[in-house]
Amino acid sequence: MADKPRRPDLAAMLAPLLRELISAEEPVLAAHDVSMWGYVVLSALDGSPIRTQAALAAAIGADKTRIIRDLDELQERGLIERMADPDDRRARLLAITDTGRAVKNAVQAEIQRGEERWLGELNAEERRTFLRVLGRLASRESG
Amino acid sequence: MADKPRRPDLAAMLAPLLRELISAEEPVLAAHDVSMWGYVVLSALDGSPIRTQAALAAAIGADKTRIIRDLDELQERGLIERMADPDDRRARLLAITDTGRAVKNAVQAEIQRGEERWLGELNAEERRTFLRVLGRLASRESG
DNA sequence: TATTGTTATACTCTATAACTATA
DNA sequence: TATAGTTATAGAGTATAACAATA
Repeated sequence: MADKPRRPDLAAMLAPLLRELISAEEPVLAAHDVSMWGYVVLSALDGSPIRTQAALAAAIGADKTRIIRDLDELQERGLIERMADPDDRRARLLAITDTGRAVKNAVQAEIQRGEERWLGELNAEERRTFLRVLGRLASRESG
Repeated sequence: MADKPRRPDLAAMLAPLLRELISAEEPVLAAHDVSMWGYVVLSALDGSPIRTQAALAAAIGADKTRIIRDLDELQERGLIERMADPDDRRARLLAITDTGRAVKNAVQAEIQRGEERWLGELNAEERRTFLRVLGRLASRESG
C-alpha cells in the first residue's frame, strides 16, 4: 500500500529546538555565574520551599546525588538556605533566599528576552496557543 | 518594583517533555533493534541520499565521529547503502534501502501512535497550531 | 530495617586528536 | 595542503553502590 505523507516525530522537532534554546541560555547563565541545574533549582524553589533534597531532585527530574554540588554552591553564595529540619534531623529544608530570587528573576528575564528570537516569529494567536499547549503537555502527569 | 508573573522558560517546558517522549520511543526502537541515532539517520536519508557522512552528521546535529558505529550497523543490516563516490573516492554516498525505509516507516508509525498520548489531549485547532508552530521553530535557521 | 544526605566509583555519551587515503 | 573517513583517547555528565547519621 502507498505511504501516507507523515509529519516528523515530536521528539525529532523538539530535540534540535531545545539544543538551540540551551545554547542561547548558556551565556546568560555564565554571565550570572549560575549552572544550568543551579538555575533549575532556583526556579523550583521559587514557588515554595521543599522539605528534602530527594523531593527537589524528583521535582526537577534529576538524580538526588547529582544536585548536591549545585546545592553546595548555591548555599555558599547565599542563594538558597539549607536548614536542618528540627522534626527530622536527616532532612534539609530547602528555600530560596531574597538574593537567590533576585538572581533567578534577572536570569529568567534575560532568557525570556532571548526567547523572543523564536517567539517573535509567531503571531499573537499562534504564540498564545503554542505556549498554552506546551505548558499543558510539559506539566502532564507521566502515567 | 513588583514582579510581574512570568511564564516558565521554553527550555524548562521542553526538556521534561522531550525526556518523556524519548522514554516512550525507547521500547519501540528496541523492539525494532534500531538505536536512537540509527533512527535519526534513517529519517534523514528517507528524504534524499546524502553525499558524505560529514554532511549527514551536520544535518542531524551530530558529530561525524559518533555516527560511524551506527552507520556500520545500519549497513550490515542492509538498512542503508554506503557506496564509494567514483568521482571522489574519499566520499561515501549514503542512501536508505527499501528494507531501511520499511523499518523506518514501521518505527515512525508506532512512535506517532504513541505520541497520541500527548496530542490526544488537544483539540483540533490546538493540535494544528501546535504542530505547525513547532515545525516552523524546529526548522528555523539558527543564525 | 528504612530513609536522608553524602561520597566514591563505574559507566555512558560525547568531543578531541591523531592517523590513512585520497584529492 | 586540505578533506573524508576512521580509530583511539580523554573528558563531561550521569547513574550505581556503599557509607554515616537518624528515624
